[in-house]
Amino acid sequence: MLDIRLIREDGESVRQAMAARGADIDLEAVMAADTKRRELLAVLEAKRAERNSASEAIGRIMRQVAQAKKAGEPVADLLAAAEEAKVSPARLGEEIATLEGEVRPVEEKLRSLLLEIPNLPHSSVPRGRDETDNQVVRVWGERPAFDFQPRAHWELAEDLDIIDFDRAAKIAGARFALYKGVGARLERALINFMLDTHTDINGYTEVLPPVLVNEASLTGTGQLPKFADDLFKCADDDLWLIPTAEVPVTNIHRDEIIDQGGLPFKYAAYTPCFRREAGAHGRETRGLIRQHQFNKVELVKFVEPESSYDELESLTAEAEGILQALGLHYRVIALSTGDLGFSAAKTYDLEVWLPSYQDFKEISSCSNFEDFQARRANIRYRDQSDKPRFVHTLNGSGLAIGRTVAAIMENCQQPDGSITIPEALLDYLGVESISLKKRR
RNA sequence: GGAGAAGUGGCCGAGUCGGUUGAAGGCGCUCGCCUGCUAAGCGAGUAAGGGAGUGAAGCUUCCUUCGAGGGUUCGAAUCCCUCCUUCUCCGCCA
Repeated sequence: MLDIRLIREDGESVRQAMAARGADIDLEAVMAADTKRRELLAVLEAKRAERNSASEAIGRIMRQVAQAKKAGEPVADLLAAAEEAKVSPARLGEEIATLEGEVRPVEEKLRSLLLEIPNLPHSSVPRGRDETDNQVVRVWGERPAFDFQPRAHWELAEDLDIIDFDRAAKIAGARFALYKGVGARLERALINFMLDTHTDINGYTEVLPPVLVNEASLTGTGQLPKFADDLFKCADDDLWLIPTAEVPVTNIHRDEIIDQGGLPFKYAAYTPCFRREAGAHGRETRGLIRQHQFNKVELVKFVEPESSYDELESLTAEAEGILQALGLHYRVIALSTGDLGFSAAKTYDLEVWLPSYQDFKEISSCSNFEDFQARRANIRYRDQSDKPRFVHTLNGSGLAIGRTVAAIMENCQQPDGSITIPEALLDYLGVESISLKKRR
């Protein structure tokens, strides 16, 4: 959520930011609602002040009545005065109720408008219309050279009998996977490897959060109200399946004021993630790339505003560290203003090389949300002068597990159809290679 | 799921039969005084959000907030209703 005062006082720069995103936002309606709200509030609060002082006057009389009773004095006159004093505040009360009835819809309108406005892109974000304007920041490693025809991970997985897509479809439907044997173990090994790296080496605190969350949490991180169609909902219970651990982990500190000097907080969380993928029919239907359910290790930071862009760089580097340890060729992309997610001020995508696509494919997305989520979720900290300020939140995948499995299988495949496991995983997986012989 | 109890400021905790209680008291914290150091002591201060006044900082003032929402009333932390959460007991379950 943007600060209404920014829109009020510098509407032009907000307008330009929305144009850079290609977002069609009716700022006039926002400002009109804001003005209307303040006008009504001024009148309403004056009436309330008047009524409050009138009520206090009655309170004073009633205390006199109590004293007089105690002293055995007559109270008839005082009670008559109290009755008379009730007339004015009673009338004001009706006017106040009417005004409150007018203010409420205006405030609701203003809030709903504000919730649908995306974040302002940071000045360092490349300007552009869409993903074609994204910029390659750096490239790590090299494409594996195959002296044979490399195969797609879904073919390898079937031959090696480590992922069963057909039976997953029987159990749940399209876009689900049934990992099996050493395939399931590889998934688990990657989760453990990533969590251990981020906690033991990078200093994150591991958390294991709920994967069902309420509406307030999803509003806090920005998925609601606008992107309800992307989520699975448990309609009978007002609970939603998380699309990413970002949601429960960022909401750990919702409605909190963090003590002075308490920041930064760094959390690493493994969770399954659930996405409806509405509108993605026919795209990437084979293999592990686009699933309704997938595993992910997520990194989330709560930091002071002054350091958030340094923290974005280190967060990105920590996600990259996983790819480097696994020896996977990847590149870092700076998303353009037109491709930026709703809540993000700046995003780096990490894209891993996938031979079956003959292209790079997103495997991690690292974003600084500045105070956009903090304002929605009301997450504050006390700065050096002890004043509450909104924190900056960041998160990034570190990494998406399913896509990492796909990348390892495809990039590390051998002519005989076996997979050579990256050294970093040996202690976690216990085997150097996944081959047909290992099956059964 | 059933029965009972409770939800107050950073924390603990008091709020009488509704009336200067935005809220006693304590702890914590901040500043000052005192003090070889530390500790103790003394004094003052210490919620958040919103509106208006000022260009900002600061300050002044008004409004809102005692789990959430609604109701009664001139007036509610205090009374009534609904919901949420926590605790205890029972049931059930991994």
